[in-house]
Amino acid sequence: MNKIAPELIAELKEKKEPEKGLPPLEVGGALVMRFAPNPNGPPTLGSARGIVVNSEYTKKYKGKLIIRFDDTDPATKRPMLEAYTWYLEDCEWLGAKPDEVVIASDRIDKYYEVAEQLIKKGGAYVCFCEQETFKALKDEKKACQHRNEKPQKNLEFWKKMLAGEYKEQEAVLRIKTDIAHKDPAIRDWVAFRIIKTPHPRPEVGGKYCVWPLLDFEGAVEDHLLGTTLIIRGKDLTDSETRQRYVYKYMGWTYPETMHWGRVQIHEFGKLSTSGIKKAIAEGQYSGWDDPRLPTIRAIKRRGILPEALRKFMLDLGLGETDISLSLDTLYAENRKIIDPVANRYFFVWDPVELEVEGAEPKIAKAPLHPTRGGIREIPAGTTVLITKNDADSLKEGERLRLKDLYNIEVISISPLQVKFIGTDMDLVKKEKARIIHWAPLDGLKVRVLSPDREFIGMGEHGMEKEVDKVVQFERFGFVRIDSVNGDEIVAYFTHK
RNA sequence: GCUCCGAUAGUGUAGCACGGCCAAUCAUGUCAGACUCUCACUCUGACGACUGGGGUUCAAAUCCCCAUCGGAGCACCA
Repeated sequence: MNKIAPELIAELKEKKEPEKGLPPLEVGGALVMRFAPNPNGPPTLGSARGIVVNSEYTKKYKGKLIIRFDDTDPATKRPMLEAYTWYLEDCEWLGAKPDEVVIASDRIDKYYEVAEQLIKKGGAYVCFCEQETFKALKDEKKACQHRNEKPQKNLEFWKKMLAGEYKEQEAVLRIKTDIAHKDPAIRDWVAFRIIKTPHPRPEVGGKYCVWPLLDFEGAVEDHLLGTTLIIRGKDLTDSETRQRYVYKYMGWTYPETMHWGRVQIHEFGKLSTSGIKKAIAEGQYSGWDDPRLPTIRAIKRRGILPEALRKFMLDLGLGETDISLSLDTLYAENRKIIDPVANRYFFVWDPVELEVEGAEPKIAKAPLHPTRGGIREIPAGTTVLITKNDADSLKEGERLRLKDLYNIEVISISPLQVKFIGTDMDLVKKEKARIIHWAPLDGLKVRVLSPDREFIGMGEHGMEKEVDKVVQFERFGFVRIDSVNGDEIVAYFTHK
């Protein structure tokens, strides 16, 4: 068979193992994609999906990846200056360095030009209706009095808008669509509104008082940037219908589009950027990289590797269904990468002193890693520390082993008394004795920050050399050594 | 109210464009066991799904209709 029709075999194999993750794309010419966040906070796990998927496609099809900051709302969703840098940092960390960076607030004049052309073509008009008035008319498929104004007149109004002659709320520029469109979401939408709050970027500041809305800014940018494929959340599906009016007036070609559903993560629930911002200000979180937050910065700090996060996001595919997922899969992905390389250490949380009768001081020799080799030496006195959990579970007469050290027998529970009974591994092999871990009395103070709680305890020496690395605290879980302050180690819990 | 969209195991996904090879893929999870001086890793096994009802057809997860459930938009937010 192999000789007669090797291509059939190849085809069979291909069918057996379909490409995981993203569906293949039919790319005609060059592929240009963009990721377009509003930098009003740092990138989150949700942003990561956009960054990863866009970058994966542009990598795969040798396309161009653009990051475009849609920062055209200086008031309601006001951009944060630091966030521009954070996005670029996090993109790079995720292996998605953009080929081009565009900031919308730098390009307002370009949007004005298009607006002017649209007005001249009769595709846009200045509307002075109050919001409620317009909505009432719109719901009845009725045009307002401003809709039929001559382009010449509209141009005049527009210039006045730009000159700052109107107050906020007084006038907007609307795109003329179909006032009787069966979908009310499409009828004559707002393209520009007046905002007198200065933009946070010093380069822009109070330069403009007329700002485009996302649908307009995005429409113009996607044309200017030559975007060929847009992938975005399904909350923006209607944007396409709206934006197509602009494209039609201008004679442009609309990009291909794909949409995905909303992602909710069990561990984080519903957290909005503005909600988090408030909570940080109130001191509920230590900052944007607090381990309880779903930001990329926090995930990074906790020791999740970018490869794991990429794989996790890619495996979600591109469904339009809303998904609700747990981070377990991400952790499993990360563990696969980390387990073979992470060194092992003892860390005793909620420590309890254990004096071992009849023991001699000894230097324990434990493997740095169960299969990779390497030895760590831990000097143990006659008193060691064990975790309260283990201490509480001891039974009178129980014989057990302190890992990599020696065997003990419990004489009494209260007061807790144990005695040395040898070093023979047979105790474990034959009696199936429990093995518990321990820490030396003169170890390092360790604080572990996890999303649920903070662990304080003692760890063995050596881990202070692992700053910024992920290690495993045996019988505890993986942890990223974050910093060393004097004799105290701060670690972030990664996962079990 | 109007308009769109979606529905495969606990979770996420493959299969659906071109119906049969699907008593349905892979991953994660849970449980059990093996290995192991960690409750980690690895290995083995088990568990577990086509939302419901009609229709078309020799044949439906796949095509059509209805119902149900879920989501999104109808902002001078992104």
